Amino acid sequence: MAKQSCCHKKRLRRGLWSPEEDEKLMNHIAKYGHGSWSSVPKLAGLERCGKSCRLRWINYLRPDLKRGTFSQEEEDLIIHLHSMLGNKWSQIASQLPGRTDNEVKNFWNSYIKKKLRERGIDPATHKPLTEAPTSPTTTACRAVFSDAELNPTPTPAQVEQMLEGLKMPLDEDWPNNGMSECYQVPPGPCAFDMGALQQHCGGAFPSASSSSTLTGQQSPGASLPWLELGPTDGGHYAGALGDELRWSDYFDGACFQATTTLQGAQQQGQYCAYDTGKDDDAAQLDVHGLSNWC
DNA sequence: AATACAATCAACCGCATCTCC
DNA sequence: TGGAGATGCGGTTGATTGTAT
Repeated sequence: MAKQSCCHKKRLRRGLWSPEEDEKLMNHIAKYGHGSWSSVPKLAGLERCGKSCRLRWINYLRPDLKRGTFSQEEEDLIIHLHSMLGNKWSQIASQLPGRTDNEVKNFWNSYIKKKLRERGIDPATHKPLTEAPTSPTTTACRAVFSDAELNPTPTPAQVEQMLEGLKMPLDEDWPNNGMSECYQVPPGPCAFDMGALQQHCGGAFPSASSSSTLTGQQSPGASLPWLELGPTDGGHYAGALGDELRWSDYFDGACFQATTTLQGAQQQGQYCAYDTGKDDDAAQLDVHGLSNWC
């Protein structure tokens, strides 16, 4: 007999969530946070397993979700990141504020894969379909970045030094979500040698000046590719957004109001937690987000 | 208008890893 | 140190919706 899931074992409800269930889960998390997911169903009065509640929250109920169609920038970034990370959907999604791994994965499988094939590119290797794969990492990168961009540069120690130079404490009133420090990346040309960082991270990191053959886009002031998705200018941007924030960050202030009432549309309010309204020209990067690359 | 097919996406499954005792 | 439970992740499924015939 086949092994059955936790929901089956406990004879719990499965399938689509009703609006009543959503409301129960929302209300519970708004009041108490999720704490231990395994205890959420019982405390919230739901006949679901904790896993199901967690998934529903992460993929659908979280107020910071962007939803709606993916922008061209997001699409380019997904392709870019996939060429380096492969099917690491959670890592890819962590660089796309308001997007879930499930959403990114679905988008990839239903749309991008097909689009790349139409362009004669193998979505798995990011190489032309006619070429046979060799070394996975190297070939994947070479299909997207030039040889020059993949050239090795400084030692890890030198890279650490560069990153150290960019480190800055977070402002007191900055909603840091547990972070104590950020890297400051000034606008304009890249503030540090991305080639070095690439080397530090195992050679698969794109240089700041790299332009994917698929994207060909770099916005001024965006020293890292995912900065393109942050606030337009002068804003604060914390990578790895989904993992860093907790429910209290949303429910404790006006941000929650903005994101829930305007959910579904792309609007400025979704970034309110990361935009202090200051006129800083520098973007702030989550240290943990950077370390994900290494 | 009815049907078939394709596309999309929410949800589930099972495995790997983490955490706690 | 090992086991159990919790959590996270990627792959897959299946219901729903959209489009073509």
